[in-house]
Amino acid sequence: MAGRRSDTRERIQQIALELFVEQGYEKTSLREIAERLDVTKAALYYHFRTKEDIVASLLDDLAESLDEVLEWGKAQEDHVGARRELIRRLAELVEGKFGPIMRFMQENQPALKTTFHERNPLVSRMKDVFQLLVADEQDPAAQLRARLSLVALVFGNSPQFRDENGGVPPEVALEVALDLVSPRGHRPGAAT
Amino acid sequence: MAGRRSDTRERIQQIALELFVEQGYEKTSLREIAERLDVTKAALYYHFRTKEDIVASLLDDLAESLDEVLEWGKAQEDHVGARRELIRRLAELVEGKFGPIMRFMQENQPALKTTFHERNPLVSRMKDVFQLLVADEQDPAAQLRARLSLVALVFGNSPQFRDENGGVPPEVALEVALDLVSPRGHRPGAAT
DNA sequence: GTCTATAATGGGATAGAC
DNA sequence: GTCTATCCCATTATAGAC
Repeated sequence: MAGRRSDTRERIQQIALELFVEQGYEKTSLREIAERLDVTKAALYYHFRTKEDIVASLLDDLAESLDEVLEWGKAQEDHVGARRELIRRLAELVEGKFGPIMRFMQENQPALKTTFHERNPLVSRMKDVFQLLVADEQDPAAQLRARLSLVALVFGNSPQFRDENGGVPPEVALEVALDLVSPRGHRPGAAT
Repeated sequence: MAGRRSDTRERIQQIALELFVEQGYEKTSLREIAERLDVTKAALYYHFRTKEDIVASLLDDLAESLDEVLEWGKAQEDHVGARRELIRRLAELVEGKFGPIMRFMQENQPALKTTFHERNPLVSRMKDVFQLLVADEQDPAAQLRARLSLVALVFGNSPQFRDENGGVPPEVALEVALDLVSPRGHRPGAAT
């Protein structure tokens, strides 16, 4: 119970992110966020200097948690088991509180590239993640599979996708992601 | 040389799409598009009734080409070779003139879901594509892999990705995509 | 087919009271 | 910490001349 300070700040982050994921960053106005929170626009500006700062704060939170995973990953020897465990830890992040922001990142690439590129703490970290996920850094196919494994995890945690065609539960996404980072032709639990 | 009518219309589509992909749909203004074409905003309104109509026209073009591929696909027996050939034909679309619009779709999901959902001719067609790409419709993992195979193709055709970390050439993307729709544990040309 | 000019709206952001 | 009121600006879109 140490630092339970600004509860409102977190409510803003949560609702804003919800709307950003649903409608996109640019299409979501501060007026709309304020309405959903039943406060005024000016109140938002007390907690965040700009609209961009809201997203920036969310990216920072993710970066922090990602650092923990990366710290673990970099301490491991480079072998299949480590990569698979890394995927599992990333899956935990995606299935936990960071699902929405990761989905936001995946579906708002243009906004990230333009508005947030200069202050996005995730670009270097994602690079590191992909590095750890590939066995042979010289194999471009492996690089692509590493990227796709993360896409798979996010797809598995998108409620909208689950309802639509091709929707899959998180366990299946994890299975597919694990397969993508496993050596070709050598997949442990491949059923059917 | 049959119908070479409005050249300007196509120039608008091309430049607009270029900017939409780079910066996102909402962040790109008609003023900016007009400036790049060295015409005025009003000129754009002669060719397209609204900003949305520009995107809609691009989606229609893709839908048309996709129908040709779907027509072929639906006429095939359902076997591995057909699925792989389907991927190759989709890869041709992505590597050809439809790369940008497919990338736009992948990176602007919120805009598509909100602004264009009611008039998006691609949703039903994508469903059909994924249907054709899975052998066992009851296998959710296969469904996900089918989706990922298209993501792979688009990643392989994103110049920006190619420069960055994890960037891959189209041939590699095709290879990975083919692998994703091939039966597990039975991959023809898996090297290394 | 393209222009100038302008309407109409909504956005992010600030000032200052409470 | 939240409010009211307002500023300033960019945007989409239209009217009407050329």
